Amino acid sequence: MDRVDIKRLAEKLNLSTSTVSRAFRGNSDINPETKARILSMAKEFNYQPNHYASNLREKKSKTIAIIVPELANNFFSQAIHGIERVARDKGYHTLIYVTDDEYQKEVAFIDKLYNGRVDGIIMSASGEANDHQYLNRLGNKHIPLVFFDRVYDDINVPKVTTDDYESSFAATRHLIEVGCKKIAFLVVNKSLSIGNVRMQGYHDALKDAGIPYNTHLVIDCSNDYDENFDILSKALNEQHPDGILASVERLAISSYYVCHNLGIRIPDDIKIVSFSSLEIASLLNPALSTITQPAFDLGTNAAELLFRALESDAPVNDHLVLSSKLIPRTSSTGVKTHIGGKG
Amino acid sequence: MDRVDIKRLAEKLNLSTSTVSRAFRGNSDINPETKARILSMAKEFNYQPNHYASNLREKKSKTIAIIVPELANNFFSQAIHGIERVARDKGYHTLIYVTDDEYQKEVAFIDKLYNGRVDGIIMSASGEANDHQYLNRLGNKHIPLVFFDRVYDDINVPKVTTDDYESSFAATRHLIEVGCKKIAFLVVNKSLSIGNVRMQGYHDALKDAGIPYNTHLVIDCSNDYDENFDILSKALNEQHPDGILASVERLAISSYYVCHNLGIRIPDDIKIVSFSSLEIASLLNPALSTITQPAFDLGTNAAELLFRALESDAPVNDHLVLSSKLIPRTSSTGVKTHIGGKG
DNA sequence: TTGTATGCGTTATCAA
DNA sequence: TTGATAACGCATACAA
Repeated sequence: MDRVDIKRLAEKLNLSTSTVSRAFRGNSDINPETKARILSMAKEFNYQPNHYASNLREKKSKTIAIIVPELANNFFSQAIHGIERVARDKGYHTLIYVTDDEYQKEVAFIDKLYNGRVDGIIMSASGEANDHQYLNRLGNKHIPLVFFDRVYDDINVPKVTTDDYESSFAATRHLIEVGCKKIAFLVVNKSLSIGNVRMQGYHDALKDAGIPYNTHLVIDCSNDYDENFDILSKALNEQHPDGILASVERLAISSYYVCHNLGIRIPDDIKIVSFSSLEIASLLNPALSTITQPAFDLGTNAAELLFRALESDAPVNDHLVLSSKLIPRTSSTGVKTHIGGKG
Repeated sequence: MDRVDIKRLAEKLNLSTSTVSRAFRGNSDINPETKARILSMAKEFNYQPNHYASNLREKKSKTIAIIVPELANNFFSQAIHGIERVARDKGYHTLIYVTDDEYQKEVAFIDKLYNGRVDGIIMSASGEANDHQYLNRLGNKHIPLVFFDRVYDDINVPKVTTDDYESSFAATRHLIEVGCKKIAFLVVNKSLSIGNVRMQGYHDALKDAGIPYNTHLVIDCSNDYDENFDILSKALNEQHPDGILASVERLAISSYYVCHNLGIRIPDDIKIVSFSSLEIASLLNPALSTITQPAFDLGTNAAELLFRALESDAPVNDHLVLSSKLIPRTSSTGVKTHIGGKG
């Protein structure tokens, strides 16, 4: 009752191991009757082929890895959900690795995955946007890699992103249209792919509207809530912006806390728009205007690209760009939208 | 440059494969110099021992599985984060499986894991609270299992939960203290472990206060947002409760939407308290009173129990109970709390 | 300290 | 249609 393997089954059935093995593989020729006998016995003893032995033999792990900067984050948990859904449908297992936004951990994870541990990798990058030739070694090992959202531009692999530049441009223009003259841009790291592109959209929208670009209004934040609270308090006190474009959700949250704390009224004194996957943005006080990325779809698309690469010999190198949605709410419009519908 | 294995390294170094193998294992005797030579050559060729071959040989996968009902949920993503953190520190890999709250998927995942795919499993259950003897087969295979939050009472394995009964009791009493006379209890499935226990706390607190228990005030909801919107709209219209205790976060969110939609004012017309891991509960409109579970800690504790079981021969059977925190906010107190601090 | 030989559980090739 | 055998890459018992 302890360990059941193909050998034990074979003994019990007076068959060879090869015949038993055949019962579990779709293709090979085998007498339907003996196959049935084997399967029923397998069921009785709750036999499952040893995954590691199969992998070693077949050099396929039926496993993919997801590497993300963080987990407790609406965007990533939705994206992972999408990936997991596709992987499961394909009969694949999903390993998950969290870098805590530390580039070295990303490198360490990748290094460990060189050994055939996984058939493919889906990653949202933690490092800056350049110089990652080490990743090309994955290609040498024939382990496909797909990026989503946060990408390395110098790596030539399939990518799924959103129209960050356009969204950022549109959000900035929206803030200008509702009367903002001094719009701050909150960013975690300008060298990151998304930080960079989103800032460009902000920059160009200002230029387009004839508003001078002021570097003091680009606020460099961190990933730490406490630090951001201080950074933003200082920035709001010194610069007195009348609009905020937050390049990631967490910075909008911090802005809310800081404004509540300093008695700055949203949207009367300052209007806020943020990139955010928060499903309950409309329930915030005030309802937060968002640029909402299709996180789940990003995940499913990334997974599908990976499986295309896995299933075909031809190299897949698509760069898919999905559209985000700008949803103006009270925090920028001042209009108390009726929260109708079902959420 | 393609495939590097222990044999290739051995050839290049004029050594035997066993010597090369030894260089990567901590214990075995080996000349420090040759070890250094091997390691440097390994680094140059970017060699990583084949995980599947090692596993097959050692019958240890250095991998654990997490099975959860859903992913895009603050509670579970925080808990998973905790588990992943501990696993990574121990040098373990983490597989993730999402059941979408479907019991059959849970069974299917477990079945697949019988084959030695993982060394241990951490699970939050999707099924009802009884009759899961099939899980005991895992024990026969010496694959330890640890439950967190949603448990099966009839399975004798380590568990980590929160003080749900006490929290529910305290939250109900809180609602009574702020003047509620007709408190509705929102639950997804009374047969689930947590639904059951939380309802008991609610029930007993009413009894304790001399308020008659009314089955019409126990609202059976689903996992679907649209359905819940209809169920709750109907319930609020027919029963006119003046208080709500939501047993899971999602039901509080739906309640907010329904109240906004029906023009029911929170907290003037109805007061709300909810089990919730939402970090920005204080930014909602109105700020939501919560029973906040230590989700991350639940994860780390569950992982630590699993590793204890993995590392010792003695069976581990602890049931750890962590404390949740009742945080009254505007939605139940009516007091517009100053959102100070840093969030 | 190093090398030889064997087996982990599976599947593929070949022969029967 | 079935069986014997070798090999996947690694780690250990044992011999040298």
